[in-house]
Amino acid sequence: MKTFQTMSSLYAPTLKEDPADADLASHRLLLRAGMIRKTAAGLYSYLPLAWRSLEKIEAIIRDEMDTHGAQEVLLPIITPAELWEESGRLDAYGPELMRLSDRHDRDFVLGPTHEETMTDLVRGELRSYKQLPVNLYQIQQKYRDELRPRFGLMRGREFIMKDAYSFDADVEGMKRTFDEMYDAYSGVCDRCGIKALPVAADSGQIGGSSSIEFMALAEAGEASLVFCPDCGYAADEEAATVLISVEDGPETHNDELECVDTPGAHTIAELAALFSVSEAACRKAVALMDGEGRPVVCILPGDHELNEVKASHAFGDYRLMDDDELAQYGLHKGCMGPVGLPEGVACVCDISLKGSLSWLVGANKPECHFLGARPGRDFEPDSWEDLASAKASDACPVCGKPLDAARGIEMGQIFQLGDKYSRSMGATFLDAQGKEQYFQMGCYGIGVTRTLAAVVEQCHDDAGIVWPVSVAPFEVEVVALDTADDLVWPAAQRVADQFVAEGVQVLLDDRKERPGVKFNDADLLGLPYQVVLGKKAVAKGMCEVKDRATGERREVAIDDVAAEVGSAVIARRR
RNA sequence: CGGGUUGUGGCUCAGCUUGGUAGAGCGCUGCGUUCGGGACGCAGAAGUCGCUGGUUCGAAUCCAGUCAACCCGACCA
Repeated sequence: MKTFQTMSSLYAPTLKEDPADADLASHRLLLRAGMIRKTAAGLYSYLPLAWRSLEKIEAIIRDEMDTHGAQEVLLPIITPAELWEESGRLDAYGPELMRLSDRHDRDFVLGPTHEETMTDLVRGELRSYKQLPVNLYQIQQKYRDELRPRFGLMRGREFIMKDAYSFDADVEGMKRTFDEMYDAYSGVCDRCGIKALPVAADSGQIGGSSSIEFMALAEAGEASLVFCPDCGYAADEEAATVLISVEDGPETHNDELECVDTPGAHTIAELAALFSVSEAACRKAVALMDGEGRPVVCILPGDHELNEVKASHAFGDYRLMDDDELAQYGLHKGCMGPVGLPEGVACVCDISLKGSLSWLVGANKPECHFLGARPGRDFEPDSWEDLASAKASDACPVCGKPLDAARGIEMGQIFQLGDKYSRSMGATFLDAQGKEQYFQMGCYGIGVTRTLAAVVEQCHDDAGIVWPVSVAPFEVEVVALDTADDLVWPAAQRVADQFVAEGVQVLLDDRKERPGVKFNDADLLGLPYQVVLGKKAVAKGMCEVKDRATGERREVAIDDVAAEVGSAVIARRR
């Protein structure tokens, strides 16, 4: 028979004080509420309360995936290294991969993601276009040997992920599946009570043509994004292609190139101050070695940074020059520019600068800058590329209005992969004409444990967590204030039983603790409703109901409370 | 991997500068008084001072090495 959980027997050791090594609200509160414990850096144990919430998140994900045409499977976590060699990712993923070998010295990888394994599973089995599309997903632990695990569940070396892989006959089919997954992911965010924004994203290591990230908006988020309040355009800062408004530098006599001594002006801020112009009127130069080991100087609007993702698209596996290399190529830190670059050093300018005809730039000799430098006359860029990081105040590429900036937690990402993996791993089927074709694939990930962290990050106050009903570990906490009282204690048990009968998940605080301890723990655990039974109220046949989110309290008759609060709970489930 | 910081009962920390054999608060156990927002009294249990080596009559404290964790930067669900 179903019964209620008592606090006295629940394994949820709460902490009165903040743990020393937790800064983020989600990390701190999940530890304090006795939901998680750290086993080692980036490795967490999920205690009963956390596991209940995780299972609810998983149930929501399963429901959305199933209703949008996907099927659940479960693949091994340990995958043979050969599969990774085949796709070429053994080296590309590099030190991020957790590796191990068996007693025969065969190499294995703890899966960080499963494109290879899933493609291997279906190749040879799916042979005809008539069998397509197929979309398979699983929920399991993933392993990434992060450079720096941090923020509790936000970035672990082990985490729970839902990952799905779709196989379509053509690009149109792939796009249809992608749109289905977009809807599923929107549903997951919504039902978990998360305020999320889908943003255009870079495909990164996974690869493919088009990608969207689902960002849970939070100041503590690791990702920066820009969005247009007017038309709805939104993008990860890494991927945003925005319109940057560029200012010309100061005018010179007869519009000619003019060299000016600028002692002490080494930063853009100093340069702008010296000439009393905005930073946007200056030009920033960044020297790097491209993937082939060739020296490149990039020229950017003075008020923008080099975007590392865009730079790696343009220059491959590049890195910034160190001081020795700058000296070796005759470049001067703080005074670099496109005019008079040493022989062999390429010049690449940000696309936004095209059209500006008077540049304030470094002169490539110490303590000097040029005014009025004009592309085409004073120098010729080797190429124009999109290199600058987006920021608020840049203009929306769709409607031209100013963008806003925000921070987010990347809780999910969906990719159109095309034939990247099916081609490298030789996964084909026969089309209606009997011709061999590569699968058009997509892949779709949600960080389940990260979603839990994102919920807490968005839903908490000074006293503790404020769970949305849909993912709360329990829905109602019954607080028996005086367990020794011969009216209160039976009443509390009866109320808890009635909640069970209503189909509501209830936690009964039956501990022999003082009221203050129980109230504080109840707020810390943050279940949506608290039903408090105290001596005075119970004597009148009443109890107190507190809504954790609003803090609102009201008296309700003991006989009615389970039905009344129960129906409120059920209405708020999603 | 670079920069910064920290390792002392379960938790939060003091002690280290100036070596002398380990402390507080919370938590835990027992008894009593309390009982609607983290009570109080009394009595207890609990620590190889991260690890290894060195200096010294003597090291938590000084020196060297090493390991681990955390924070800031380069990766990602």
